[in-house]
Amino acid sequence: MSKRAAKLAAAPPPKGEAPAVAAYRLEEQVGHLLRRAHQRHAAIFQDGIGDLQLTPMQFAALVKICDLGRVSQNQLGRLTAMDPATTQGVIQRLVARGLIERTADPDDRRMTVLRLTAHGRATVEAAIVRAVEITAATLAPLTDSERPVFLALLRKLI
Amino acid sequence: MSKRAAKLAAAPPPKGEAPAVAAYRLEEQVGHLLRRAHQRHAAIFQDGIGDLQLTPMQFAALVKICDLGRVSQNQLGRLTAMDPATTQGVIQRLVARGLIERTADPDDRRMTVLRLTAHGRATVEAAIVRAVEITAATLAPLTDSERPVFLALLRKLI
DNA sequence: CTAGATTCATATGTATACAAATGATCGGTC
DNA sequence: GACCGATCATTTGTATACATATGAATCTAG
Repeated sequence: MSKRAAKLAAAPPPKGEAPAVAAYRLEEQVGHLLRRAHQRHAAIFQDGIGDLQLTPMQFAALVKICDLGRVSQNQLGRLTAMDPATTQGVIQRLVARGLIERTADPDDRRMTVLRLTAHGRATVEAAIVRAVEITAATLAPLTDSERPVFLALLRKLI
Repeated sequence: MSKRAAKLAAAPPPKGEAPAVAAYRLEEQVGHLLRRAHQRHAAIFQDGIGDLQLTPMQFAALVKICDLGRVSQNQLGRLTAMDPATTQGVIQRLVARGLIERTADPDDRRMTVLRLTAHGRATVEAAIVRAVEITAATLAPLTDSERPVFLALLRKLI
C-alpha cells in the first residue's frame, strides 16, 4: 500500500456526525446485501451459461415461453416480472438471434404471440442443464440444511 | 377473463419435453428470487426516499463519502461494489446536483477526491433516517426472529 | 533510473429496469 | 351499436451494470 493510499484510508472521520449517521452501516442493510447477492449470482450465471451466451432475463424468457408454448409479450412480462419496456428489448434480441418467433394473434390484433424456434428449444434445453448447476453454485456457500431455510425466507420478501 | 386469455392460458404444454425442462421451475430458483426481492426493495426505496429523490446507488455513494470524509472515485466504487464505469455516472449526477464536489488530488494526479457539500451532508442525514425505515419495510414480511437468520444467510452469499 | 506492470479515470457499447406517453385495439355498457 | 375505459405493444428518457479499450500517471523490478 502506498503512502497516499494510507493517508486516504487514515483520513479522520468527519467530526460531529448525527447519531443516526454514525450508527448506519451500509454494508449491513438488506438492500445492499440483496444487491450484492444478486450481483454475485449474475456473475455465476454469465460464467456458467458459457457459450450459450444468454443473459438471466433472456434465459427466463425462453424458459417461460417453453413452459407455456405460446405467450403474449405482456403475459411473458408478468410471468418473469419484467416491465413491458424491458420485455420489448429482451424479446427483440431473442428474435434477432432466431431463438423465438413472433406472430400476430389473429383473434386479438393488439397482441403478438411468442413461440420458440427449433433453435430456441434446443438452446433452452441445454441452458436448463447449466442453470441447475448455476443455482447450485450460487447456493454453494450454504449448507444443505441452510438452503431451504434461506429460500423460504427469501420467498417471503417478494 | 376474456375468451382469448382463457384460450392462451389453456394452451397445451409442448409435448415431449426433456425431463430436465419439465422439472425446472424458474420461480423457485435463487437467482429469480434474489432478483424479485431486490426489485421489491428498490420499489420500497424509491417510495420511502420520497422527495429526496435519490436512487439506492446515489444514496450508497453519499453514505460512504460521508463515512470516510474524502474518497477517491475508485475507492468509492470498491466500497459500494460498483463498476468504475458505473461509479463515473453516479458521481457525475451527484456533482451535477451539488451534493458532492470533486477536487484533483495534488499528490496523485490520477485520482479525484470526492467530498460532500453542505447540501450533500444535510441530504445524507435526512436520507439515513428514511433508509432505516426502508430497511424495516423491506424486512417487514419476516418475524423478529427470522430477520437475523435471513440476514446471516444472505451475507454468506456474497 | 528506466522499462514494464498497475492503477485511475474516462469513453463506448450492450443489456436490464422503470416511468411516462402514445396509438391501436378490445371489452363492457348504456 | 357507439362510447369509454382498459389492455397491448411501442417509444423515449433516465439510471444502473458490466465488458472492453484508452491515455495519463504511478509503482516496482532490475
